[in-house]
Amino acid sequence: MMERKTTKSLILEATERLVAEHGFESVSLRDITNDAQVNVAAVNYHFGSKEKLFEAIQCRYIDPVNEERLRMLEELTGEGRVATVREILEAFMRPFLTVVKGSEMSEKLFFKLMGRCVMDPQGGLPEDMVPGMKKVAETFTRALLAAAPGLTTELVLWRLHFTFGVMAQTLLHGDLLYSLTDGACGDPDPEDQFQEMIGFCEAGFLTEKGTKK
Amino acid sequence: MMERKTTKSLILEATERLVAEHGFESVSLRDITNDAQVNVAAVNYHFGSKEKLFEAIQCRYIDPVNEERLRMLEELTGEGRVATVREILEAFMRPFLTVVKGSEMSEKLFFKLMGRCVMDPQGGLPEDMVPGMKKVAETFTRALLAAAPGLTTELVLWRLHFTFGVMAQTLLHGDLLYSLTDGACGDPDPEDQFQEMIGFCEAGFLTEKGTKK
DNA sequence: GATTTATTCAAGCAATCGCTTTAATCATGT
DNA sequence: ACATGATTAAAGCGATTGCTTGAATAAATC
Repeated sequence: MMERKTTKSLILEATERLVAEHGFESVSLRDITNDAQVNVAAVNYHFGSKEKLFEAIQCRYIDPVNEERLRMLEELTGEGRVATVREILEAFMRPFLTVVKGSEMSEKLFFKLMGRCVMDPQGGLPEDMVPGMKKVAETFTRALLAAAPGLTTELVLWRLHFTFGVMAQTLLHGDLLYSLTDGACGDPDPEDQFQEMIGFCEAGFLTEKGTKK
Repeated sequence: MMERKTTKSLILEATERLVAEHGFESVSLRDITNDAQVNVAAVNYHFGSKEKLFEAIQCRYIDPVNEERLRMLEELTGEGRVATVREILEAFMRPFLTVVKGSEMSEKLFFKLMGRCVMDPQGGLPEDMVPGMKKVAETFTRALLAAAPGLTTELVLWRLHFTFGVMAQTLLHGDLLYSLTDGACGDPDPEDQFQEMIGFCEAGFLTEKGTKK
């Protein structure tokens, strides 16, 4: 049969590729349509505007990631159960691995794209993504507070903030270390990376050094 | 006397302000010259090109930060001394606080500008900054390896990478938590922020959970 | 004061930006 | 075969991009 891909999906895939590599701000409509081998007008026909195309890109995978996060956390804390900090952090980060497996993108490209989405939200998050993000932030903050009762809300927020930085850095520049050290830092197997990341953040969460006074 | 500022410094300051707020990619020559109240041609006259102006912006404070980092580390590890992980992390991060004190910028603006420099290096780091950055990376990796002899080089590199993420996130979005929670996470006093950051990363560095096998 | 150098200015260059228009092409149902 | 709606294509719109030009001005040197 050899079904030809639709123009719409060609545009989406080209945009994902280019944004992952160069960031939202650096990609023009012509860059996209040249890469996708389609006419410039097709973008505005199928998506309305460049901005709406970018919003579609951001929602396409972030929404599933957030849903999977809440599903995993519910599994951990449902019916009054109390999860460990490590389990909660796992529920926060693993969805990136789960969702990429269900897509047809390479892991490296997918991680970079996700990194762009959380770091350069292209003029703030898309409006209809905000409630989902707030839900995730609130739910995970509450769960972490229960898992580490020695911490104040303030401290949990700060450390979740730091965890976010570790995650964004690894998503965006996870391949940097490998290329920068000519492979000296070992193979960047995503599963290993995530375990290291979670271990690092778990320790940061559980320390009491920071709680001065 | 009321000395009027030079055109060159007006351009530098306007660029710092705009880049800190919107990022390198989003700032145009006209944005800069309008904000600085100078003629468009002045940029090319004094800096040669937009790209060279951006390079000047990046070097202006990153170079002093790197020098202060090496100075602090030398003070800790000179003459065969062995520093603690916490001391080394402090030497890695505090220079941002030290350098901003010597400048006439506000801390918030300065931190955002530094965050932009380490996250969107505008087409790679300026060529003449690379040796300095490499020196810092190598020196700190060696010091950390000596401070935590239980860790492999690979693990130190990964965790330095994570630490970098925590730092970049805090520099760029340090004010986000405050505004996002309507002040619920406490005043973002820079000194407190840095202590929390260092405590988080120190714990991450010292944990042995990650060292599987 | 005259000459030279350094700096600022208004104007405009070609290239690219996001987007629209109008017409051609395709697919579908009758 | 024809009509209808969906999609694609070429051309061009006004605005903005980084940068240059040539003349006017300011500062420095003789």
